[in-house]
Amino acid sequence: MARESRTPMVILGILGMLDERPLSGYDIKRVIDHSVAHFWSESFGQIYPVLKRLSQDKLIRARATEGAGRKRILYSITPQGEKQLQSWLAKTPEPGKPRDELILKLFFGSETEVPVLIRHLQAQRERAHAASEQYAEWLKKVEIQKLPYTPFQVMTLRAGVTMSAAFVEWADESLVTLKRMKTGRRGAL
Amino acid sequence: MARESRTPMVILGILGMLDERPLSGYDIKRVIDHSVAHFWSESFGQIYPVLKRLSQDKLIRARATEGAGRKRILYSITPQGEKQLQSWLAKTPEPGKPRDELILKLFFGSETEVPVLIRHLQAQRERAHAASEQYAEWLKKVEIQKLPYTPFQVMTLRAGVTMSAAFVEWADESLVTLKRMKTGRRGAL
DNA sequence: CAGCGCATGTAAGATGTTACATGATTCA
DNA sequence: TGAATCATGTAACATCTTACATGCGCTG
Repeated sequence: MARESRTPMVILGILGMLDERPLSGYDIKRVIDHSVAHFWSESFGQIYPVLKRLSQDKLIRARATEGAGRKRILYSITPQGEKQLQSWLAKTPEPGKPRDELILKLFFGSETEVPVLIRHLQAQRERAHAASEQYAEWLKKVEIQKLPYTPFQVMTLRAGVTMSAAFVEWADESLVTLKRMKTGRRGAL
Repeated sequence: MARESRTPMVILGILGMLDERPLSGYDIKRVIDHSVAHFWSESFGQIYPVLKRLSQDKLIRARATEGAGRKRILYSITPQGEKQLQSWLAKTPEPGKPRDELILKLFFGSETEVPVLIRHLQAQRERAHAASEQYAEWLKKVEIQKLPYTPFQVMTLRAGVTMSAAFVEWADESLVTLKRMKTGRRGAL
């Protein structure tokens, strides 16, 4: 029995927070990509089957849109679903095994040339920097009430800012070291 | 075709760096757990089959220990293996989809009670703090030459320090906010 | 001699990704 | 009318974890 899947819980969570209006599988994917993308992701190949299973288990309720317009299946959470979600939220989250490819490649750095490492690090630094700015922008929008975030969601935003800023800081420092090594004489430290 | 597995590369990487002395599967697992544990992990159920496959592909060479003592199979990297490793190292690492269960639960925070969130966050904060100290200790040992780290490995150590310190910082800040919410009146911000 | 760490593996099953298939609607 | 987006799904496949099975050697 592998680890318990968290995909159903993400779906329940999203449906739980927005229980006013039901969402389609496509919507759910969009919500994930737009709001939790930086620390979570799901694929359609995962979402649709899980949606079906959750529906069978009565944790969510499915309703096909009727009348004209696009045909979609809209899902909303049931009381049982809420209960399930809450019991999952109460469990202490396991700090899932991290797998950071960049750090790994850096760790094996002596098996390549320094410019390669610089390239990798630079690219990720840029990515993190962009992420950091994105978070900051969202935070600003929240402050002027343009985004309806809960205080908890604001915290996750702050986490994003803090962590990516830290990464950028470390990357810049490391890039200096790497460039010094590249230009020659002695890999200081 | 799912993502290319990095397990073989981790093995090649470890064998590549320590090419003086060959390692057993058990050794490799130990090395992973002791040196890259904080940003990578592998299980035996993964290591042994991959070892067999790599051996068939001539990327590593297997030799059974002879004579008395424990029977082990020792692996070392081949020139082809080195080449493979280097070509993998040269590829830009994809920033693999992050999946952070703690942040996710926090994001859905309005679906639980605040004390639950405090418990989760506190636990992870402690873990991160311990990790941070562990890194710092290793760094110190490296400085007084008690650990033979390459400058690249030192960088990964610094990454560990920076990132976990940042996490602790954010966690402490967030804990204050959460506790203020718990004790009542207005969830500031 | 019992128990622990060493040591190698297999089997089952869940998790997850990618690619494909299909079709409707909207907009330029 | 053609492209992009909406929308739902399936199939194939790889990945990875957990649990189990097995046995040796060392140490108290």
